[in-house]
Amino acid sequence: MAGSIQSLERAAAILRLLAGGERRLGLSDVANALGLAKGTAHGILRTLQQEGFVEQDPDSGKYQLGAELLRLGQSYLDVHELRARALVWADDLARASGETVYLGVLHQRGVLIVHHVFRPDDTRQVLEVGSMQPLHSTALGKVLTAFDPVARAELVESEREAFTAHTVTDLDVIDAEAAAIRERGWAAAVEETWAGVASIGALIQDRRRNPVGAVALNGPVERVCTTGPDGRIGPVRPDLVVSVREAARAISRDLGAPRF
Amino acid sequence: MAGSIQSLERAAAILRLLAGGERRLGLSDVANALGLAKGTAHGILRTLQQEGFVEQDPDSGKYQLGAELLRLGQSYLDVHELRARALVWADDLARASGETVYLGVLHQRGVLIVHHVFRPDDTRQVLEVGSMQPLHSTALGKVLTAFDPVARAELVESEREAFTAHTVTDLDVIDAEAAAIRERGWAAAVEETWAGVASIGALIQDRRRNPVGAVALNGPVERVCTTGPDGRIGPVRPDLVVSVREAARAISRDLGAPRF
DNA sequence: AACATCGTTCGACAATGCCGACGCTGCTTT
DNA sequence: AAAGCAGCGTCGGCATTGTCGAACGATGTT
Repeated sequence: MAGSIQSLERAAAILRLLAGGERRLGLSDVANALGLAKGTAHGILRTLQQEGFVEQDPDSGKYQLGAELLRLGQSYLDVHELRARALVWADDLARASGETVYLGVLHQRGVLIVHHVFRPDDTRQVLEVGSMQPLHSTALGKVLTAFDPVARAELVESEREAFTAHTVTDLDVIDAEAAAIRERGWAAAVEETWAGVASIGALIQDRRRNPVGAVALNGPVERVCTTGPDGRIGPVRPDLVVSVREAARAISRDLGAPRF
Repeated sequence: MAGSIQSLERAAAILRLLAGGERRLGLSDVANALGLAKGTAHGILRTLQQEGFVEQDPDSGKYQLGAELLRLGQSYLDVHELRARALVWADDLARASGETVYLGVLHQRGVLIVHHVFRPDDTRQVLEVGSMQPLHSTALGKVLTAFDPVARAELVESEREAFTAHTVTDLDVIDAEAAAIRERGWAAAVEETWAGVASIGALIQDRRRNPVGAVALNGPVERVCTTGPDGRIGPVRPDLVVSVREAARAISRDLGAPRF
């Protein structure tokens, strides 16, 4: 694995730093954080600025991400085949279920949301496209870790934060559940990331049956889960599971996956 | 302006090529298009891939944009101050007017949409955030060219396609209208880009009164424009103009612009 | 089966980007 | 006010680093 272009690696590190860090960063901040000489960091930043990947506040001289990234990110979505095929089915799933639908792909140590259909009511919602969700505590993530060895490897490396009392962080428990997920073909996460929210997810495969992403339905536990006679929250509703699995199958078929 | 990092410039060119080109491109396509040796192009692509900026189809070996761009693009939005301040006001404007609202900033030779509020009805709409609109034939673009000298300079360089019979492409006419726009403080574009669609836009300024963006309302001419007694389409509705200008003023004030 | 094409690897050369020290400007301090 | 202090930007020498072109192996085409 020889020969990575140094200046490119550093430029990428700078972009990630700007993306993660607070608001804007000065030249010295950047140089310090990455252990570069100021002159070096400046050269990279100047080029990035010239190309539109970073912008510089005229007053303070501080740097932040540039607009070109937004444009390219949009282009990524335009080209994304999985997303294109899934648009209609995700929409149908949201309409039929009345809940939010996410479409995600594995990216580094998390699930990148590439499509988001709003819950079909009028409440205000924030578009999550482009944001990341954890691997260990969401339906999307669980599906991917269960079926994609790469995802499982990334999960091992990640830190598995406990978001709620229901979050499972123990690797053995996660692996056991992954086996069950492979068996039955779908995953659920009830209040494991956000309190009061449950999600159901299923796998999307391409024409060679490789896992390429997952589709999931998100909603309040009161609607997504069954309630026992004692009023307790039970497992997720079987009819919603069927809907999600059908959507996943339909998208996979659109991608050329064999018909089973 | 000495000292731009060559490999970075080339990497940026490759990304733009992948963003503009059709679907996926092979290594030779990329190398040819940019006049690079195959080995050189490969080195850059390998690094870009390692960093997540491009992905490679395992079968065909062809390259396409990578997911990291989507994530960074999202981060750009998160950091964007103008957008953050404008969210509420844009929402109000859409609700009050019942029409689509765009928020745009100058980027290269066009207007980059950084926020998009759907028309508040249930029809299916495509999110335009991250896409570009022309400078010469939209309300957003006209506002920016009228108030931002940089935008006007970019306009001169751009090619000004005639999208409809109403599109104005002559520079003198555009300049004359720009003067009028500066005078009255708002711009309109009626069927100049899309047939049947009219838009009204106004300028957003920062604390030092620099033009930093524009907000516009988009809708069908039947609703956005007045109709004369003979049923002909007239100028845009004055009440909508007032709403748009008030929204722009409110956002500018949030950014720290003086209160007039 | 021979050919063409494509992505990838490799080694040599020198161009290129890296580094550290030095201006410069704007702001706070004494 | 003068001095000090950060902060960004620039410059030139050095060697590291990226570039180039040719050759390789795999794939699929004629």
